[in-house]
Amino acid sequence: MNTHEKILTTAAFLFQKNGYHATGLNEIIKESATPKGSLYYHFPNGKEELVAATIKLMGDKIQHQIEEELAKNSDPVQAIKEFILDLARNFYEKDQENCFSISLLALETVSISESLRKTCIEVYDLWTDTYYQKLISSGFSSEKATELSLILQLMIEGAITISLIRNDTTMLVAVAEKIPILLQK
Amino acid sequence: MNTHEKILTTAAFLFQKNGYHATGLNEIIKESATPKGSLYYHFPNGKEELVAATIKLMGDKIQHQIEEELAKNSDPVQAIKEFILDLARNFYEKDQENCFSISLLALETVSISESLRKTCIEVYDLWTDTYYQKLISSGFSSEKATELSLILQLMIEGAITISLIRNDTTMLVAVAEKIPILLQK
DNA sequence: GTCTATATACGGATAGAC
DNA sequence: GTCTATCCGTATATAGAC
Repeated sequence: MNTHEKILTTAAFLFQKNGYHATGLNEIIKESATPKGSLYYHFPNGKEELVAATIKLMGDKIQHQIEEELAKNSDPVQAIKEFILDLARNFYEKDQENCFSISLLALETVSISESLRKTCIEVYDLWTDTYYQKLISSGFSSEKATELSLILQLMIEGAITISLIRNDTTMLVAVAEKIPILLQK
Repeated sequence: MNTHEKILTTAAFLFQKNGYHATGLNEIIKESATPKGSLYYHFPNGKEELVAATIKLMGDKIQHQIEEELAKNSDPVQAIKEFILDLARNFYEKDQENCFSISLLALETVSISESLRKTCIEVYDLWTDTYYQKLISSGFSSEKATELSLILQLMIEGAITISLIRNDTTMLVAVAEKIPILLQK
């Protein structure tokens, strides 16, 4: 792994876990064992450029994981339910591979800069579209799929948030159980 | 309004809007026009004691507002739907009276201290119980009411979060429309 | 209880050698 | 491209007069 990647993955992990303001550049360089000069060489515009890059990185990575999980089951109800139960199963392994939420970062960006907020919205749209495609390919109407993919996005994000705060996966499981009722045609 | 209250309400507004780490004590004392000495007189343990007090204050205030809104309609489906549509209507008036979410603060507290995280959980339990009481008093079984009040809590919190990030109330309205389907007995 | 001045540490950012 | 030393602002917190 080169310096650029090392900085990016370390930053992604820390930003996602502790948030933008709570994560210092000093912490990132220490954790990734790269000197400060390198950070500013690779990200000349400093912290804001770095966080934008990490948001995009996490967005893409998570989107691929969602896609992969949903492909495991042809029935969308079962696929999405299993996906959420899988989130619950992996919930307590908090490492660089298990980041499924940008809620904290996204809420912080609202009062940091318009440009960062837009970056987060693009990520959410990407995820929502992944649910949408699954619903469409399973015979849902375009209208229904649009509405339901937004609701799915909301419930999954919300359940992860509550689970993080409570440090307890009850809400994730409860949401998974609600999927069949929500996804009535 | 006395000094104690002035500090508390100003802090509540800023913490809720920008988060814990992004809000400096200097900003709070400037905005509330109180000297720093007074802040440390009233909150000897500094920032963490202050934020704990604001979380409790907001929790109670919002709980009373939820109670009030839900009491306006005897039918729980209609009451909760109207409550959410009301949130959407007031969404763009962001002042000290319109704070309906502690998501940002709660997510931050996860990596600040156990004690603050517990304080946030107590607030969420308070709100969830308010939905629970409404459902019980409308004839829902205890089991059903427990399950549904958690889902309601999740969806309302989630919808506010997404609305904040998108600066758009579409999700609040979409969730309001979903309430009848969710609250089937 | 109120207020100001100050201590101390850490934040992001930069300069310049290699 | 890599690394260290350093600048400067702001953060929380405190001391002590009134």
